[in-house]
Amino acid sequence: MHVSTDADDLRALLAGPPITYYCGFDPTAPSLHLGNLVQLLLMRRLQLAGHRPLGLVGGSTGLIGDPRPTAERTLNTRETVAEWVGYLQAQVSKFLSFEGENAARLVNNLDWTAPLSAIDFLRDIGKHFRVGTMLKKDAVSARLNSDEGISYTEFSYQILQGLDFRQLYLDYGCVLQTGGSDQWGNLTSGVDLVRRAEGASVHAIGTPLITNSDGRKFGKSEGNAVWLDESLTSPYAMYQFWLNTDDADVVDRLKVFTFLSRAEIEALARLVADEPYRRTAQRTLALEVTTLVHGRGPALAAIAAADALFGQGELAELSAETLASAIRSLPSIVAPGSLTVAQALVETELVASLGEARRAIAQGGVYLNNVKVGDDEVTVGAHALPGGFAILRRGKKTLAGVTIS
RNA sequence: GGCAAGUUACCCAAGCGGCCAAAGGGAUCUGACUGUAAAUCAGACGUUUUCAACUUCGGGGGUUCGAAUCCCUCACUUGCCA
Repeated sequence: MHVSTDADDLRALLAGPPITYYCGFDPTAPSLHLGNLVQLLLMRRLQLAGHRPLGLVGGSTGLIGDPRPTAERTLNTRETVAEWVGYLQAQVSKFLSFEGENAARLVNNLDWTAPLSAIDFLRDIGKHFRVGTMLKKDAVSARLNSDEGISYTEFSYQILQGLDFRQLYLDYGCVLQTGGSDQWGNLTSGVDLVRRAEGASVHAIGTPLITNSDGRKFGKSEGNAVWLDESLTSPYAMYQFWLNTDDADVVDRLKVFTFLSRAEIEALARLVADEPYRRTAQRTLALEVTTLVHGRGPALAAIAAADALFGQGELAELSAETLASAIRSLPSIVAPGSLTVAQALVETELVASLGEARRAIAQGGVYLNNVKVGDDEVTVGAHALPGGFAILRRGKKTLAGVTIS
């Protein structure tokens, strides 16, 4: 937690009696992803500290789209956005408690934005915004300086988000907004609006962007986002993602993504230094985060599956039951035994095309039941495992299951 | 509204009539080495059953034996002028 509007003021506020705070999530996809997890956990930490969370899902801001530095967004239909709002609300709810003194509350900015007429918007809200200030926001100026430009729609985004803060201030006495530092311009837009329109001083916390030590983007596995929805990213995949965390990053991740105590994290940090090959820190991290997102049961199942599938042992020696449960945590298909490995790779989406499947096999990167596949004529039924299963592997750690019909 | 420049594969970016499925870089994938790590080295990277064929260079139309490359037109973007 780095940036803030008035650090001392805020510190005093957080140490005092419970305050109400909010954090918003825009429905730009059917699920939140790991990047959002930072925010969800921050909300949870603040709630644990006794403060009252407002979880906002942006039914209206999602229709507009906040300006990305690179390119204009494609608008989604109202129906799609409304559907996604539902999904995100469910996800946000999982991280908050709706019981007790400081019970959380879900809000949707469409509720107060939709009834607003263009005239009211321009007269009541627009007057508080200076174009010069708006132009200086990083998100906007980056786009203005690019050859992409920016539409009026996205330019206006910051006003809508500012409007949210004011509304929540008025309705719930909300005095703090949290968000990623890439949202800083939008956060301050709300702080400014509340000061101008209501003469009140409210705060914003921006969390630093999570980056990998090698400069690659955090939260992407094989170039794809790691989603919180288990149908988009399985608990198994989630566990694997964290297990593969760099030594250089793992301690930092533990601090941000787990609720372990300082002492526990320091102990793990020593283990990284002393016996990195055990990857105790990575295992702990993977278990902790997978549990936070999916719950204890699925997290343990992911570990069991990994042990079964990754172990040096013979897959054929595993029981049909173990295999069945391991396969449940993998992307899998049901197919006849006569299906070739190459086709199976395509159907399980381990590769994008048949050509790519052949290439992978030719490169020696494909395994059927832990045995390297020599040519693309091999069928998945060739060496079926107990229970009529087959495990496909691409490279070292991308797996899929086949149930032979 | 006028003038100019631009729109190339996941991203950036060359190419300006045949030698272009299209240079280069990044991202990604695979192999070797390892700890299911990093770094490094090697290979792959439009689709399909191959050295063979097919579909691509903003959309549509045209010139040509032949076009990503020339012409027309539409759309979008940027800059300057109004």
